[in-house]
Amino acid sequence: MKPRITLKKIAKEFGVSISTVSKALKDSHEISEETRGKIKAFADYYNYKPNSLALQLRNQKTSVIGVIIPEIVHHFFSTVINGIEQYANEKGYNVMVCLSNESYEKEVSNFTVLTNGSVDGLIVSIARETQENKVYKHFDAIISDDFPLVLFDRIIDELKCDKVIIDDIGGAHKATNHLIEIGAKRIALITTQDYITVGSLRKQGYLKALKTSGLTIEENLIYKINDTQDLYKQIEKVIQVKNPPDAILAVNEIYAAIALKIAKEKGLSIPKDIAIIGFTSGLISEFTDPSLTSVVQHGDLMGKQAAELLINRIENTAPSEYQKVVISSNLKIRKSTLSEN
Amino acid sequence: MKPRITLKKIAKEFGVSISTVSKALKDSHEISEETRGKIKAFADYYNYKPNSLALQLRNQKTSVIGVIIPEIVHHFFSTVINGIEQYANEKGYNVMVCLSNESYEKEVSNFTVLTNGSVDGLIVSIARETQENKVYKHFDAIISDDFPLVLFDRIIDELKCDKVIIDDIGGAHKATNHLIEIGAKRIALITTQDYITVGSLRKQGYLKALKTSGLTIEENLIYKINDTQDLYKQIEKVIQVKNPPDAILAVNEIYAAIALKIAKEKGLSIPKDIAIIGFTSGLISEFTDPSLTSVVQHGDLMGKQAAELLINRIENTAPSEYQKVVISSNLKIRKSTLSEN
DNA sequence: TAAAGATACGCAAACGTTTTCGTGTTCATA
DNA sequence: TATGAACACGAAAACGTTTGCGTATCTTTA
Repeated sequence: MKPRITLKKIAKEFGVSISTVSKALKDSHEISEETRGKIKAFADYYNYKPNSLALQLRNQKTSVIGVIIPEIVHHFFSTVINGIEQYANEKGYNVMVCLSNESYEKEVSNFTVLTNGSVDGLIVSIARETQENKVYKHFDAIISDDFPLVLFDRIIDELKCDKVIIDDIGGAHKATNHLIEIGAKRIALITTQDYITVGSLRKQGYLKALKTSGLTIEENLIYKINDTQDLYKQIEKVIQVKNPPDAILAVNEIYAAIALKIAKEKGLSIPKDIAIIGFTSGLISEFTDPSLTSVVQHGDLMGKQAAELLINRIENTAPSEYQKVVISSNLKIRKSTLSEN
Repeated sequence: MKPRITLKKIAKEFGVSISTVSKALKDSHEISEETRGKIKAFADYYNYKPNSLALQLRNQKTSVIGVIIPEIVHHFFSTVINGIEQYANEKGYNVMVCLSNESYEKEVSNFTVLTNGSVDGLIVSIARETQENKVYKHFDAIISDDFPLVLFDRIIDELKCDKVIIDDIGGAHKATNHLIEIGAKRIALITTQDYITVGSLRKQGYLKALKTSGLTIEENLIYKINDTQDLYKQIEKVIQVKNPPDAILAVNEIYAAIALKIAKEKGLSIPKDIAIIGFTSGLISEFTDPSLTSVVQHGDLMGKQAAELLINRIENTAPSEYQKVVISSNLKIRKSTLSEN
């Protein structure tokens, strides 16, 4: 790569000082019209642009936001990034994305790389492994330094920082109520392991709805899926029992789509024999047959909110108390819960 | 945010020079054991880490790769980013993602921001608008400066730089042949506008297969979709004709899924009445009913390749001629082309 | 005891910028 | 003709780091 042109080189070319060049390019009245003209023409011709590293160092500001997420090949996370990027861009920030791949170690290494001056703040959704082992010490340093930080979706309640979450309890509550309204009596829940916060929150919403409706809670209707094992086999057990449930609430789109597929294979009619709802912001629900009713998650909005909180924190326009923003979710009713009469 | 600790502050604390501190922290034998110990303990206690901006400026290297893509909420692009990130990380690079949102203007602004010293190289897939208007002048400056650049998927043939593409012709060819083998005679093609390179390449593969099989090419079986208008209405026209095709090749997953949905609504049986194949690397194809046969695109691999080419270019380990890597695609046969006898 | 060598550190340049403050020249005014 | 302002530019510090080279002090050796 050819070396880029610098103020120093331009200065040398005209036998003037670096400051003269700098001022000339900024149209300073301190520099004579003549000198200004020459310098600007030359700089223009050689396509001069200030080196942003030098500027960042001088201004002690990078205008870059770091984002650490568990994975990117996941519709929800990519909508969040989209939201972050849109808002950040409006405010003149760029986005640096790092993946933890659900690994604690990688998350920590991302932390160290990003907090060494290359970004002005951090937006994080925590890796599964980190949540499982509950080791949060990599947060200590940056929190005690008041480094701008926003957690989203998978958060840690104890940490002192801004947070954005989906109204998981409310979403699951609405979904479960909807199932009850269309006549379901025995609603199975397909959820994650307990340490995934969103899974356990959605379970709370589910339980709450059952209680207020006076339905009995059957522990054996709650299935905790292990994401590292075969999903089909695990979900098959929900349906292939002597007394199958008459409705299913799944905490994500994939679980729901698999359940639907299996139910159809077993000859069940949906929603007549069994109604199904998933959580999602993905595309699958639209194209299954029947299409899947689902709790819509508004990842874009979540990203926007997270970026807004962060930038306010960076620019010191935030209130001193940390905020917890809850993004409400709504039910998109499709055919998997819609009787055709 | 609290100000970070620097060499200067440590130096002041012990009344030594900055260089002494720097050397001590690097375990230089030039510094006495005693001084080294004190300084390292202090630095450790205050969690000193070298400011990466300063290092980047000094070393004239950021170890950051810039990526500009049309959108991120798109399974294909997110797999590519995933591939880029994995490989880049292994090699000690970080990834900065920018979105053009299919807009020429935003693409240009991303260019200017990223080529000002904040990244060592650029991986780009071109915005729709840019392809439509064929204005490539924002590439001129960086190409004549030999700035490391890799184009992928949506490329520009004339530009002198490394490129990675899917074997679009071959993929479409294989898919079309497969349709012919299962007995299709009148194969419709649902493709994009001509200026989208991947669309026109896939069309070439389609035409080639028809020719070599001796089937007649019917221009009115080729439908060019406009992405900014209602997809359903446009695709409906493919099926709702007096003499519908007996097979459909769609150049992406969404088109295929919509075609499938419409065909079912019209009472057609798939694949008996009409067989369907899509291009994809998404999740939808798996969960439609019947599941969709599709050309698998290996976005991860594409990203890895792009990152590899770029990093070789950055580190000057690449051959001087520019390379064009073709990622071969393969057919994943599912039920939309599988007669059940 | 003088010369040579080892030890332990500091200086300063370099990366590329911005900006405050100074300074030499020119011109007009009293 | 001396004084002051206006004009046009330069010096230097600052951001934080690394590193080659210089140097003062101490120790060893002949």
